[in-house]
Amino acid sequence: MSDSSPPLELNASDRPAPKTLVEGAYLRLRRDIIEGVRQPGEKLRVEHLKDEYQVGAGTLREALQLLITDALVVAQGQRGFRVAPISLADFEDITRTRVLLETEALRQAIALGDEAWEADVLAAFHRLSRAEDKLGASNEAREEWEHRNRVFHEVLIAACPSRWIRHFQHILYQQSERYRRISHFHSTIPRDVHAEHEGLCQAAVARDADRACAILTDHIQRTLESLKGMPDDFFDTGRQSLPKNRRQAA
Amino acid sequence: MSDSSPPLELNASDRPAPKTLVEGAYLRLRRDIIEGVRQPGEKLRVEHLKDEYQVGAGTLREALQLLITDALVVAQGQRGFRVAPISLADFEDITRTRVLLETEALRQAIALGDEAWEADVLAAFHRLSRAEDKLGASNEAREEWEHRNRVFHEVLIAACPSRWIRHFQHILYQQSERYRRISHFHSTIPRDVHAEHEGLCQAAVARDADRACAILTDHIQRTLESLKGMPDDFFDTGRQSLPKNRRQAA
DNA sequence: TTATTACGTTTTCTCGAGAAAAGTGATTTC
DNA sequence: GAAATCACTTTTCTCGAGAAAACGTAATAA
Repeated sequence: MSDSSPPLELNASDRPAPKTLVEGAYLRLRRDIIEGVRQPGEKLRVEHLKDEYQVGAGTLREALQLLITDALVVAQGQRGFRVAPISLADFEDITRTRVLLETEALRQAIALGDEAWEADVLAAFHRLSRAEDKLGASNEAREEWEHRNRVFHEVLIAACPSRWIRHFQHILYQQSERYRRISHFHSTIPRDVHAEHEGLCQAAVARDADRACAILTDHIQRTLESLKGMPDDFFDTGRQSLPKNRRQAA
Repeated sequence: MSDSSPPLELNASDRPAPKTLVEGAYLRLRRDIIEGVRQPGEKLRVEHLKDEYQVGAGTLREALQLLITDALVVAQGQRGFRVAPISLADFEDITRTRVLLETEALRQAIALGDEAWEADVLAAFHRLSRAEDKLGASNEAREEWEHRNRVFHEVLIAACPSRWIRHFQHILYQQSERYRRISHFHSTIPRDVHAEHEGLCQAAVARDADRACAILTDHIQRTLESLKGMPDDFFDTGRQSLPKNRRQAA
């Protein structure tokens, strides 16, 4: 539970204007990592980054510590920080765990959500659909779609009363998004994501938990499938700034 | 996930000697929070704590940021840090989520664990049993028991291949431990925990997943039950350092 | 009395410089 | 030629002081 507050990290819809420089650097850095600007495994040198993000060294260090919360950055003893590496095995793990948590959350949301929740789901789906139309053109359009996609998935399980499940879901979604974005440059435009979202939306408001969960599971796993078609050396991107190429087992 | 390394935060058995002052302060502070030395909701003033833990202000701030990872500390905009508050609702949530994750992990561990895993489980159970004998006497004995209890639960699911489930389990276990320790001053010595552990251990090595999960679920939920018997104002401890006593609704 | 405003104090946040460690490359030795 | 040693450079880590914000108190006005 990153920051605090009862609503638990739902700063999705609007930017609440970072109250502190640390938070500002944290948000920008997180965005860059998720978008792939900072590549997996890349070394994060404080001296360089403090200039780029226009903050002091100490401030940037604190932002990096915060990013460990999201498992987007790893710290190693006295050897500085790195962008968390990626691997197919890790993404399989993320996918599985996400299905486990998100279907459970969806079940509870369907069981407990009130009419306001139904309305929110429909509204989020509508906004997402609109963003799909404008997709493909500018880069900002894609940003907007990504944002609304996240909101849609968050709203779906917003009626789930478990703060912890929602917290973990948030972390895993971020991870998924990173994989999806990084792979996006290689793959073609998504399959019929719209239909999946639509079915999910309908099943949810119809209170058909089994069907909704089935669709959701399929939806999440499809992303994994499309990533399996990546070139073999796709996950080696992070190797770029590793300690030279220490000869690997002569 | 928290620190780094493939084995994913399994620094349970031995202290790997903190490589950095930040890590040292982090570990000590975490211990104090889990043990209840720092009460829930308590204000964490950097100026005071830096003397107590003998580190600089910046260093302590970084340690606090790290503790947000474990959801043991919350930060509020420009109003400093606090020990994460507790509530019965939160503990119910923790318990539920823990059951969900830990049973799944246990199932996978039972399905995939090899003979070395079986041996580890038996060994951990044995060590835990020994610690139970010496329990009640010194405070250190209880510390040792707590430690071995954690190791036992971690080893049980160590054969689960999902790093993410284990990571989340680790966070939730810490939370549970905090609740359990805080409530320990009020409640009597545990019920027949030994029998529960024993059944769990036997079912696990016998590869009886259903029985093991049933016992585990029961085991986790019992702690919740015993906490429900706490005095009503038990969860108000955190109120101590809140913004004076702002008159609450005339 | 109650609400508002202004001031002073405390706390938090931020920054740059110094100490410690790791990494790098050249030299020496077997 | 390969391994080990040593000095040098880069990077990380740590600290204390200054700037900014929040908090608490007291005085003023309705």
